[in-house]
Amino acid sequence: MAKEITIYDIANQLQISPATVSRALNNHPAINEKTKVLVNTKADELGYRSNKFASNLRKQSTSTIGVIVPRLNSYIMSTVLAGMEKVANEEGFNLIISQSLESQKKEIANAQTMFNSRVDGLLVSVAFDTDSFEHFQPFLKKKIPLIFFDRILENNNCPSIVIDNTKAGYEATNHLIQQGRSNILHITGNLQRNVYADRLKGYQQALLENEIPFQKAFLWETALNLEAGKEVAQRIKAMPNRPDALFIASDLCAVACISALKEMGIDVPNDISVVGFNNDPVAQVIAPKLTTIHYPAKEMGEIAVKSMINHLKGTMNLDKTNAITLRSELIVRESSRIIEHSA
Amino acid sequence: MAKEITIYDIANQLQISPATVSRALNNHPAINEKTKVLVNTKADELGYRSNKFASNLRKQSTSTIGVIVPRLNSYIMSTVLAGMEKVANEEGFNLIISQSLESQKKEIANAQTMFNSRVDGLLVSVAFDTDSFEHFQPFLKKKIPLIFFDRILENNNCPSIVIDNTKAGYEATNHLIQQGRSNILHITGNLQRNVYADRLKGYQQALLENEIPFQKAFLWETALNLEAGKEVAQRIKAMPNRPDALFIASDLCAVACISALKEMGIDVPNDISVVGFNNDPVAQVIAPKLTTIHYPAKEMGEIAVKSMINHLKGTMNLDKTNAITLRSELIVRESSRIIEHSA
DNA sequence: CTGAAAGCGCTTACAG
DNA sequence: CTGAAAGCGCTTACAG
Repeated sequence: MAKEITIYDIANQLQISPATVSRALNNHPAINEKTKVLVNTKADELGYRSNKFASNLRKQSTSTIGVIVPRLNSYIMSTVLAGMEKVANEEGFNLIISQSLESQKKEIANAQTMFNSRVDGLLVSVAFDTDSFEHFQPFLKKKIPLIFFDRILENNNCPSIVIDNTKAGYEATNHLIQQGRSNILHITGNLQRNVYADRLKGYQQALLENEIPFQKAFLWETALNLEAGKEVAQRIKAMPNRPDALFIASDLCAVACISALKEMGIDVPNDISVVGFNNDPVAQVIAPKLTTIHYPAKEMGEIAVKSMINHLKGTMNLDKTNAITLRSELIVRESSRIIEHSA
Repeated sequence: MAKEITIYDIANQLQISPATVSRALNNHPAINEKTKVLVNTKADELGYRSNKFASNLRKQSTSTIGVIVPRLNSYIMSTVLAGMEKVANEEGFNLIISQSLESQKKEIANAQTMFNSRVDGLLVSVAFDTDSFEHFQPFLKKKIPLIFFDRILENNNCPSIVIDNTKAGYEATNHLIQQGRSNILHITGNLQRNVYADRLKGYQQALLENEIPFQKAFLWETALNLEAGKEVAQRIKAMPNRPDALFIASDLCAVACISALKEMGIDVPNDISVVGFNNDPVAQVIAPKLTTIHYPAKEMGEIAVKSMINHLKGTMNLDKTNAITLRSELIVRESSRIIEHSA
């Protein structure tokens, strides 16, 4: 078991050349079917496993796709990655995953590592504070395909895979207005990022259409995490004129906020209605259940990897593709359904 | 930019041999410091990047660690992976991650892929239904180190990284008993898995010490997910003699169960107290806040990779290590604090 | 401290 | 349909 079997061992035993063995193993069209069967049988018999390093070295490609995400341990990102892994695994590609921890500095280091690891392609969702495309230039120069997903960087000719955040933001806000709300506070993340900027656009558009003036004081930029949710509740409590609704761009933050509001004796949805974002499982297990936007995270991961592999294989050229937009959906639950008081 | 720089280019420009360049780049002790500086400066100047495939092919090692988890998108696993990625990244190792989706069959295929990718080491948390060690034998035969974490397979001489699940189960149950509970239902996962079997042991031990008889009817094996939590609530509602407490081996399941119980008009903690497991962020944002066991997921990931790398580098030999046990902790919150009714 | 040379295991242009 | 040969870019035992 100690010695590794190579194509030379197979060639020797079969009295054919290593070249033929290599071709047979790779299902080359010019090779006789009988030879292929012979070679594959012998390979199995000897316990042969292809040496990817020799093959990569020779072919100058790696069958590896790099992925950089802000963090691994968020509902959205771990679900996107689950989708990515599924497709990559099926297609015989490996994934190298790294996280920027929301810091451009670490993202730059990660991009560097991916470059040195010679990934065949790179999938990126950028950090909160990324404001430069510089660290991705080496990939373009080497014609290594680069696809952005979810949090994208614009104006760089790279395809992106996203949902229509503007539409989703519009639907969330419009829903609240339809429920009779007009003082709608919008809690969001770093507005440099498309996902948050676009949701804000949708929010503003819905206000405009309903002739509700947009107030800067009703737009709060936060870290959008659990702690931020609690702080938001504190700040709301201290307001002389409280909002009657919240549109929060992340479920976990929304849920933390609702929990804190309830502790303060503020009723959701009757005093304040809330709409979140993502359709995190947590949205279904709190009371009241959270109205939210369903985010197709798993599908996004699957499509990102599938597109990358098709592009690498030449099945589908991405050079002219600007964006692939997936469908999101408003899911109405109790947190925004105002109960009419009769009698 | 098209052509890749190699050590030969550096050697030519500096009029030294490629062997010296290679040694200088790898900081070989026998090389003159001045030469090292010269080589490194030139390498930077030319934009040299080492070719890992050539290097791996030659060295017969990969600086890659394989990870197989049941699923990527659970709080615990994505947090473990975040810890793993952090350390691997710092140490210059790559991670290849794949998920078994709780199926032994897929786990076998993944192990195969890892083997063919020639990972230097493998970290595994097994699927619900894994009942064989067969698919890991090839690694042992090739002396590729294998470490289990969280969900481990026993009796195979591989080191494991775990928490003391028995102790945690004991503490959770004992806490409920201290609160005056005695009809404690235990909701768990597949008992073939150490994590669930051990928590059950702890549960039984606490009952025994407090002279409460263990009843098989009070032990429910479920998928431990959100849906299972809802079903558990339904089943409890239908019971003629309801339990006065639940010890549920996963927070997400516990939270879904509490949510459903509340909808049925059953009060938590007064009618039924609940203790979960993991300290998922969701535990803090529901009402009542969930008492749970804090699981050191990030630390587990960090230690797993760190141990693997130290072993590979020869800094620390794992052959004699049986298990590394991390500290877990009971966190008491409202879901198990019974409010005394005065007057 | 440095160099010459072999070899890691594959793939593929060229030839037949 | 098959083979001989070169070469991908590195590392290291051996020699000096």
